[in-house]
Amino acid sequence: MADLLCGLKRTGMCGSFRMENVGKTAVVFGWVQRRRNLGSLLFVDLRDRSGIVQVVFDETTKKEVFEKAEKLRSEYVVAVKGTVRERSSKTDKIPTGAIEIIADELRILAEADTTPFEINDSSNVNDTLRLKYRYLDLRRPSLQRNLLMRNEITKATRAYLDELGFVEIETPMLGKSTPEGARDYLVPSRVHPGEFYALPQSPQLYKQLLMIAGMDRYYQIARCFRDEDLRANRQPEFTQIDIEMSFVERIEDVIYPIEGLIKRIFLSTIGLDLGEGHFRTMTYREAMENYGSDKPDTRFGLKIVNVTDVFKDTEFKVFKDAMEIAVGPIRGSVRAINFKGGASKLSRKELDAVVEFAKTLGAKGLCWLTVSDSGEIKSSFNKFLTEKNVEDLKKVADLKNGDALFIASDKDYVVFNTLGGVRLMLANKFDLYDKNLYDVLWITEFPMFEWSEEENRYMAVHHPFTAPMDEDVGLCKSDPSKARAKAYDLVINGQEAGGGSIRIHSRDLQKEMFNILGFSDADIQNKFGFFVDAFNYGAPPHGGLAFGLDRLTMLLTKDDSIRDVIAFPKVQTASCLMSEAPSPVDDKQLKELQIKIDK
RNA sequence: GGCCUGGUAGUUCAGUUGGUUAGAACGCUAGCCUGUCACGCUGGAGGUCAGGGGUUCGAGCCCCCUUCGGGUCGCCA
Repeated sequence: MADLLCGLKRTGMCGSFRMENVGKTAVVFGWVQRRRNLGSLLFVDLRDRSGIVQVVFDETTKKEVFEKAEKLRSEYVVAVKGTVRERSSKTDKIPTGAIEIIADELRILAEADTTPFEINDSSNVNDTLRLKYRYLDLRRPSLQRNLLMRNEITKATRAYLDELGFVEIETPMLGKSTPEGARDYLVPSRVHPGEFYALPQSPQLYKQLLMIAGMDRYYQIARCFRDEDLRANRQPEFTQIDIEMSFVERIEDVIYPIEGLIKRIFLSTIGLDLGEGHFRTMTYREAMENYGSDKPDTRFGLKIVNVTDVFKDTEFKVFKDAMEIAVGPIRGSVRAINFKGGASKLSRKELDAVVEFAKTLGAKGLCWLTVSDSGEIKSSFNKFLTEKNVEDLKKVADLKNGDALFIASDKDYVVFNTLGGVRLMLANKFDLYDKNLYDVLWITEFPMFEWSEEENRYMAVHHPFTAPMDEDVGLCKSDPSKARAKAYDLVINGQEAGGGSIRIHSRDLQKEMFNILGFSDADIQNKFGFFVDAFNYGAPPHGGLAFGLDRLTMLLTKDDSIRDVIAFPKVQTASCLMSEAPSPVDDKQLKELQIKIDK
């Protein structure tokens, strides 16, 4: 039978005791991490969120307390009253290692069964078990640290944005389904049988309406939902730091003040000063052409070079075909990355593995060419490789002895995706960058539209409310593929940490945008009627952005699974192993909703 | 939806060419022990080899199906 607290008041968290507390009476609460029974002397490591403190039970001075302590087992919850004293043998393994608490009183507040796995960071337990007993997993110091880190981020965010006059406003969870974009999570309406709410993919429309409502500056730590397949950095529900501000027109009006938020977060969480100046910016085009990605990891080189001209007279059909591609605005090219010194690092088998990897990225193949240290050239397309090609590659791609060149040829976007992926793979495999660096930059000048081969029409790259760059307004109609948007993404270490745009606030331009995207007036009214109507009543120029709180936390904790920064995450099949959600519901519930399951 | 990968004591793993009673470490448990801190020492318990089917004289191991995880492509305006 467990003891009661009986009004016992905690004097400090376990991890807080230091030499200056010696001689003081202490009351601590916590979980038994470990016990070491030496016969008539018993040590207990007591753990709470703050750390561990050693409690000593001495048979010779307090026999009845000692005997009670002998019953303690791992993860029992206890209260200990005693005196802080200096340890006779200190340890620097824990911050409280110079002191201990000699117990006068012990209350066992809860007993505990043997846990399914040991509660410590060194035990490497499989995810299934960890997630089933998530509340035990969360007792581990590393996960506690992550949740506390997350709290520091939101605290810093609220403090910073408050200073800048931003107002935190909640927007609805039950909203209208918008079939554009990600798949919605739907919630059936009981009052309106056959009709559904959608959980928000983001508060985008609401935050723009708040600008029209005159709230001027808004933010929200907003939960978002997307019913798409999961990844290591993607959960079906995730959190955005969502921001919108009025009376902004240039991208600098948004990104400059928001840089301060990122600097504040880095400083208050990991103590890293990102410096005085503005973050680096890189255009989308520059990012794609050099790094093959709109979220380039620029901690290392391995840049992509265009070698189309080198092979303009080639007989190699693979290259020739690529150069002739012209589908809508889509063109083809031949491009390469030069892995300096790679020739000796990559065996024939490894070269083939790179080619296979490229195929998983959508490439039909990947050519390679190596130059040994003595200048001997090998390549996967030897038959077609001329001496002139090699000479040109030396100039264009800086090809030197010892290098390994990977060459992709296809539609531009396939080439970029392939070489961008190969670039990351090589950098990871060969440790080409410092993992302790933080590389922060903005990507700007995204295209407004993207040609969809399946639908044979233009699609919005960002979303249809994004404003075009002032000088490109005309292009939206005349040559949509060349029109650039007032959109920006913040990229940290090759991860998209956040993004946003200046929005369209002119109803005429908005209408034109919908027309380019192929929406009929009826479509617009049906999907976004309430939203476009609002623009008839005085919309201020506005813009904003959103950061992925989970990804931001991952970057700061250096975890590579998003599950490690969310208290109760879901697994790859979007289910929760702990609560077993989702689950079937009673027939009564279905009947109320007038839903029949067709299975 | 596709591809890759994994499931063996409570946990992490080993398990030879398919061949005797499936092992180790940690944990758990009992006893001894006054300065441990991954305490130590001695003993003990603990297995539906994910589930089902097949091949075989014989299956943890080979084959098929199912199931539950992980990674990834598609998808994520």
